[in-house]
Amino acid sequence: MCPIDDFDAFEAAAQVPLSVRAMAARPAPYLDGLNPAQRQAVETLDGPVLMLAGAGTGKTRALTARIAHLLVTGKARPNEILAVTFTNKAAREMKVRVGRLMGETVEGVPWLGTFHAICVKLLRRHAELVGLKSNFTILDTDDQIRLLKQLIAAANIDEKRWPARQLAGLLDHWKNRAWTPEAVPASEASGFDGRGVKLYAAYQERLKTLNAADFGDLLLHVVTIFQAHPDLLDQYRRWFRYILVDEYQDTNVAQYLWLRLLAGGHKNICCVGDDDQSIYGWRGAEVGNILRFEKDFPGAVVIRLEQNYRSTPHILAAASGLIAANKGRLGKTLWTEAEEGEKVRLIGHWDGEEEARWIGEEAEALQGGSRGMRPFSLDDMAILVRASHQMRAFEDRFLTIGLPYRVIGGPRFYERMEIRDAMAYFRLAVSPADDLAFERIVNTPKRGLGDKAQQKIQSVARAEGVPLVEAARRLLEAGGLGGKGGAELRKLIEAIGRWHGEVRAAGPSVVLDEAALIDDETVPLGRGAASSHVELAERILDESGYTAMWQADKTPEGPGRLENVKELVKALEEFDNLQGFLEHVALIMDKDSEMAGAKISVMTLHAAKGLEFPVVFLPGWEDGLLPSQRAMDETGLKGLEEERRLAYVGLTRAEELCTISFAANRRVFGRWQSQLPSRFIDELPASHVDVLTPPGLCGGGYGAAAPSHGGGSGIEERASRADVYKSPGWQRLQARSAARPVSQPSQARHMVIDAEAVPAFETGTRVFHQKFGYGVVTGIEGDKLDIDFEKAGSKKVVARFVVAAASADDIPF
DNA sequence: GCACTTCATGTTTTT
DNA sequence: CATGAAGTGC
Repeated sequence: MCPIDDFDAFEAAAQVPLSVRAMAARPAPYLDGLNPAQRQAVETLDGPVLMLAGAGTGKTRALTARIAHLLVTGKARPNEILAVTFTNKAAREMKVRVGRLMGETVEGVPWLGTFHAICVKLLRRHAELVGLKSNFTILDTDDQIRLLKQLIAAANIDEKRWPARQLAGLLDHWKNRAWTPEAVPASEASGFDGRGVKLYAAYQERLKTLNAADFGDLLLHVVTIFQAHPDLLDQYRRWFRYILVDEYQDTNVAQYLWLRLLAGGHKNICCVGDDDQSIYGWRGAEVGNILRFEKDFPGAVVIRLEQNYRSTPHILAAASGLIAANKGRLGKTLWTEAEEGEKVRLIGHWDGEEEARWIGEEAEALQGGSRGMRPFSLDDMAILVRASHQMRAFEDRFLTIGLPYRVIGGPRFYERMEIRDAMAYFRLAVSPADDLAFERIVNTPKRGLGDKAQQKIQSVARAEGVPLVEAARRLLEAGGLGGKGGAELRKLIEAIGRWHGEVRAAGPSVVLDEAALIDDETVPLGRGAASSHVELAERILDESGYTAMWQADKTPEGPGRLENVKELVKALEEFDNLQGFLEHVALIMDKDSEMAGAKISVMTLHAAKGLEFPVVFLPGWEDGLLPSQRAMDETGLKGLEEERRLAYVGLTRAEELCTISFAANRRVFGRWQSQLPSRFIDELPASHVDVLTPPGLCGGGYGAAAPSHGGGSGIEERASRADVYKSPGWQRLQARSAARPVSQPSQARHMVIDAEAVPAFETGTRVFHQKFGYGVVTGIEGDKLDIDFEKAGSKKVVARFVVAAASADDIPF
């Protein structure tokens, strides 16, 4: 494991000499090539600093250099620096870059992580102050919903009218504002039939008895602790002498309070952000935090990074023109010295499928260097969508033509049912008192334990105040459950006890010395039993019958699920014990299994923040989709502006080539719906946009109608939506809309990428496809097969994406 | 208790 | 459309 990941290790390094002479003696290499603004941001170490860093202006570089500078000048030891990011991705990136910058010259590493990761660390030490034990479990949304459902039912509330999901959203909203149940203002308490606050209190009580915390609690509890224990806060203020915050525009009230508490003494806080990239308002982020910074920290130095090192002037100008429509910005003027490059391209399509087809072909063409551009690797390309359901059209298309792609932040690995089931077994092995885990798997696989049996266990647990596993044991002892279910339950309970015994034998669980805040901490590792936990995990899944359950499964997903479980076990190898693994998974829900080979990336705009790609496709710029209807309905102008910032984030991800597209028709809820091009398209400065003619539409394209009266005046002319409508291309689309039925057989040609021998198939062969499941070959045409899938219907698929299948149940595990 | 049906419901975005 | 919840028959 990367040493930077190990918080405990650098706490142990607290005694490193204050100044690191080896580095201080050399000229500081990390300052080379910084522009004056960046340099100022690096060298202004003391006091509050606000770094307003536009997209692509090298803020991460400045931030990492600043850390280096703190260390080299001897202002701080590594472990006296607290660097907070918003996402795991950002934290990872920063760790890598700090590591690269500092090399091996410095022992120990800063506290670098997401708000949540750092809060867990703190909360584990002081859990008892909020009524938890230090080994509390972190609930994921699924557990949370199940718990809330129980509470709603217990309160005799109609779950149809007041769904648990809605309550979860409400609690999240409150926790983001750092409101404990008592602190929820009366004006807000009317939500959820007026019983929200009561349920909130009940929920918190329940969490305490379960020894669990949800995501919001991680922050909320720490803030509560700091507020109630000034002495403790004081220790941490002395401990974290320099604080750095990335993506400050995304902080919510709880995070803001947390920061203000910690920075309250020395005020050595440096916040980096860009109000134009604030896209998490729906999650409680307060742009106000960044706008208010100078008030909160009087005398703050404000530094603007405005030189852009990422995009071409056309892309930059298009983005700037778009974002200029937002009101109440702090305002920045990005500029660049880059070569002019291509204009932003705009293209309209008949429907979503055609859009996917076109982008697929374009991606293939760009690899060969089309339009006089340099050749791009698929790794250089990204498709950024507004909502994750848009990704499906691309997946389907790319699977069909065999274009390698990678979905980032899609349906996440750790959220899959089979993974969560397996994790529940592991959780039980680590702590048998984990009731939520127990509930999840008592009857998975089927053990003949239905509602009735489970209710019996529940009532024993409630009556005697013991965890479910213990309650089940007592119930069996009392002979309260007979038959097949009883026998199965006994087997399960015994197995859990056995597994737990092995976990304990393998290594002592985390021992926390509550008194030692800053002192060395023994790093608890089950080293002695290096790989035994992997073996144990395999055995747990075996003995529980969980593996067998999927092996016996006949659905097309069965083998894939087995595969996922296998991967989960493999991921275990990188950890020293089960506990460590569970902790990791609770906080880092994404799994980056980087397979070899170039792939085009598909992700949401939110997931793309902080990333950059030479080639970017921005599909689905349609009213209702990119300015999302829901965002506008819920928060009106505020929502629209956030959508515009989202569009801005998309544009500014592109380095060299950016292509916006929209479709006239799209399937929404399974129904075909005609779409209007996004109003944001109107707002793009026309002189930086190239309107392309869609494939199959000969003659004047959209551009033909776009006016181009000489634009010498300060005001840019716009590629107006009305003009687009008048264009022959659009009218042709309209005409086709009437003439053509919904779907059209694909006529698209594509290059054959793969010349290697493809296993031969004949018609009638039963095959398996990763995504479409099982099917039978009905036709062969070159390297493409017509396959009639059992679940997915008939499709044309490239042969190398398919394997011959004997039968569903002989996939080995 | 379980497997099978129908029915409604909803699609942002994430730690 | 696709998932989940409620209802039905064994």
